[in-house]
Amino acid sequence: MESEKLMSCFKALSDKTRMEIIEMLKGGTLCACKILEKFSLTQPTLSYHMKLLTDCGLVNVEKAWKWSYYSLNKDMLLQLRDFFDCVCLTKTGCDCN
Amino acid sequence: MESEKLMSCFKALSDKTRMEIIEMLKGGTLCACKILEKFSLTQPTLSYHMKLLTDCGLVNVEKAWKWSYYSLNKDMLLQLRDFFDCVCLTKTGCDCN
DNA sequence: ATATAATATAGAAAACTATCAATGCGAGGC
DNA sequence: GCCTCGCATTGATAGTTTTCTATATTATAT
Repeated sequence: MESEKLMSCFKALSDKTRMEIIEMLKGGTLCACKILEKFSLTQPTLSYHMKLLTDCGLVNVEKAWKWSYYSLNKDMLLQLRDFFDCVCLTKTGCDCN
Repeated sequence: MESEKLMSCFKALSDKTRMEIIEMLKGGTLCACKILEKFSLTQPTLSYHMKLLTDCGLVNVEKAWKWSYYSLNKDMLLQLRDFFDCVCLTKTGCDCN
């Protein structure tokens, strides 16, 4: 994966609010209003965080009716796991280079 | 691992310079002056980045003679990998909670 | 067409981050 | 003692991020 993409994911994960959102989504798909309930943030602020999470690919969004449903993009999460696997390999190298 | 620690690691990884330092350290231990050679940054700026990387635990530092030797903390990197493993698990839960 | 409901966007303010130049610190060498 | 070398810290500044209020958008219902 390109480094830019990785970094945008790490940036997304470096915020308390967004980490909590990720934790919430571990339990399954949620719509924005359900997520909003758990925070003392305004709706536009949550919308901003959700945009960061979806733009970097960590979270999927599906719009239906008037709701936006958010879920984890496990494919991306697995790629992030692979990044750490790769970094942990010894000097013999890996295919991330 | 506590969320605070995780977040400080992700923050450290969300910067281009620091990601490049991590890549460099995949090749093994390096002293600050060797790392500095590869960047067009001033020495204080590199020192600032190294401090972020060591404070969050991603990088180890060992001081000897007048040099500081930096290396990856693979233990921490494996914990980060485990975080993603955990997030990818299904609703049945995991021991990260 | 107008109203309503859920979400998104714009613009501005406050807080935080990355960078630099200048300086400080500790250990060895003269 | 004083100098040098590698690195850390300080203080200032420019750029970025987070948050808010206000407004827009989109889809449906009346």
